[in-house]
Amino acid sequence: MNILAEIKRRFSSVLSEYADHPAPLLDMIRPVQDARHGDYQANCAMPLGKKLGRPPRDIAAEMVARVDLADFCQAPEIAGPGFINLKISDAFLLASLETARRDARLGVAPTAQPKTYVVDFSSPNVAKSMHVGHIRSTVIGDALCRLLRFLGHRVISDNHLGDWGTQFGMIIYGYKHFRDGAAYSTQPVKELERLYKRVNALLEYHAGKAKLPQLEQALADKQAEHAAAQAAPKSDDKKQAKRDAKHLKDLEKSLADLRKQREVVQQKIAAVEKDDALRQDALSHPEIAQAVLNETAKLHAGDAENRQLWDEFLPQCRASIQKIYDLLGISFDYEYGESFYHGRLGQVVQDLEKRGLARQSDGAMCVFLDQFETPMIVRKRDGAYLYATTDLATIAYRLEQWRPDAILYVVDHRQGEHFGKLFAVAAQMGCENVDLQHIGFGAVLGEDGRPLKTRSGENVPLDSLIAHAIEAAHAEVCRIDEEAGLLSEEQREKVSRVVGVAALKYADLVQNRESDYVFSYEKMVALRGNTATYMQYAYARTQSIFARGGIDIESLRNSAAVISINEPAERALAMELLRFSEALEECGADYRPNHLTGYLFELAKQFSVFFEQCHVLKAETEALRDSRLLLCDLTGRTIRQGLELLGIQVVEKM
RNA sequence: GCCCCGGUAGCUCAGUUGGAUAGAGCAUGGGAUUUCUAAUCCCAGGGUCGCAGGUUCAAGUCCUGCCCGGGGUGCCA
Repeated sequence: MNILAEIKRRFSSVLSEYADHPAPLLDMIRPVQDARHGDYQANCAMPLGKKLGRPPRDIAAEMVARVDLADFCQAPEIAGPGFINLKISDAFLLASLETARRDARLGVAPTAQPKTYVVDFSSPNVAKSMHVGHIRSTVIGDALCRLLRFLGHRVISDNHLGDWGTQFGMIIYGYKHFRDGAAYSTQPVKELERLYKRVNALLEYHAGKAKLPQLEQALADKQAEHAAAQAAPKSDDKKQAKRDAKHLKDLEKSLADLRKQREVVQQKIAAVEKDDALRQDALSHPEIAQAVLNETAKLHAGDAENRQLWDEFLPQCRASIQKIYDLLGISFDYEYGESFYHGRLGQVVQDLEKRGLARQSDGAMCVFLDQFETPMIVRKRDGAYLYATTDLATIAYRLEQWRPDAILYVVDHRQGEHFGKLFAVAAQMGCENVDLQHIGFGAVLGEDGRPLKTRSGENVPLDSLIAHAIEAAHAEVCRIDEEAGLLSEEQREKVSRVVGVAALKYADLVQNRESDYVFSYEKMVALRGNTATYMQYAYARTQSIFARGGIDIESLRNSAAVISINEPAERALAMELLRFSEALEECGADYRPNHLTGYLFELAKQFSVFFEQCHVLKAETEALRDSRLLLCDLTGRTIRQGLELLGIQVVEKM
């Protein structure tokens, strides 16, 4: 049961006698921030006091007299300017624990208003290997699906694969010109990856060659501008002087920027030039950029040979991505990639035109929107469609196919403007009944505060990130188990895999998704503090008690044994256990899994205190021992369930 | 230029949409172990919540201005 919801329910009839719209007042009932004030607090007397011109404490007293809470709260206390402090009675606590203990859902009722959600997440380009840029969408999206499903909603997960763009033109071109037949027949995916990289290197080489003179020129211009600004006499006007100083600083920044750009371009050029084979390829394929576009265009136009190659490559590329999903334990209900919508794009543009929403501008088909300075382009000058077009077609299909109440896009927050435009256009096309939500998230940064890269400046591949995490976990598991000697080598490896992947996922989920976060191997290696490991450890300790005591916990759970509360640590643990459903609801309300990580950390901490202070197996009486065993059982199940909703597993021993 | 996001302890970050004395982890210092798993627990120090105004019973939270950082900004996704 959700205690908070119940308290609100009790208050609602009383509050409606004080205000026409009690909803905002009800929202002022919440868990206390400081345990000294009880368990829950109602803060509505203060604003009412102001509104009614009466002392808030009087109003609080009046409300307390009228609200019926006797069956589950101790006598409410009025404190400070008019806070109403509530403390849940032990009798009620115990009754709730009894319900939860026998319930597979731990007392969490499914929502009374189930909705249908489509969750769009992960969405990698299949031609490239997945890298650190995909981890947040994948991990957060998966957790949201699990959470919403558990809350009782219908959830459809859809991996909107990038399986149709230029990257396939690149592979096709590479296959036609550079393939190693033997390598392809034995290790096709590896060979395709090599071809992609080779073509990419050549593209970057030529682009760099073309861009370098412009860069040099821009750099020279900027330098001149900077010199002039520096030489200019200081203005007497204070404001002007300040503006000049800022201008100078901006110039320095863009100079540094340009230098960095030049360095990157030079590196790409050097990479090709220092490799004889690559240099030869670069010389004999001067028009590769156009050629790749042509291959892409041919594929899109239905060219038989390219289409056949695509049919051949796609499953292999997809299979290599699957390895990552398998490691992470992630799956999807549907995978309608970009290619799926290819045939529908023309219709989308026609529709927009027919409705008078889109018009030609500089040769491109554009939708202009009042709220945005730049238009949404749905067809390029050269006739090609863009991802905005695909996204519109995708919305139309999803509405038709699943009639969702909401579509969640778990995508990097830098694409906020794109989604702003997309949703605005969708609304104009008559999609008012669906709640379109961009679930944005921040960047993964390295310890230098810049986006995480390898030493050579590449995106960090996801498989190496996972391997690192598991390796780090393995080192830690071995170090700790050296003394304890609980685990066989096989078990150590299993534990390392579970703990390593959990550490990686948790590091992402514990963060408020909207902010950037600094990724640190060191922190992950530590596996201490607010980490998944801490929760997994707490879980293992619950199971270890059962094993040590030779307890058949399932039969105890269904026996007549009862839970009792004697020590403060028991009460704190019990109270925390009953807040599970509140935490889940918070996650569902703003699509932020970090509410749940925070809850689980609190729960695990309370359990650790309980574990220290309340010996289970050596309890004074059998009844007390059974009661504590049941508390351990509920704690273990809640941790396991909570972690599962985050896509994280537990182990029985670690 | 315009738009969006951020600035909270030495570091990494929470802060339940305006509530009581601003929290956690790490790091630092001290303490607890014949252990139901010490991957643990307890205690301590550490803050101009970027700056300045405003709104009100109450502001880290809302409004205005400014400073600093990041991101986006018509034919990539």
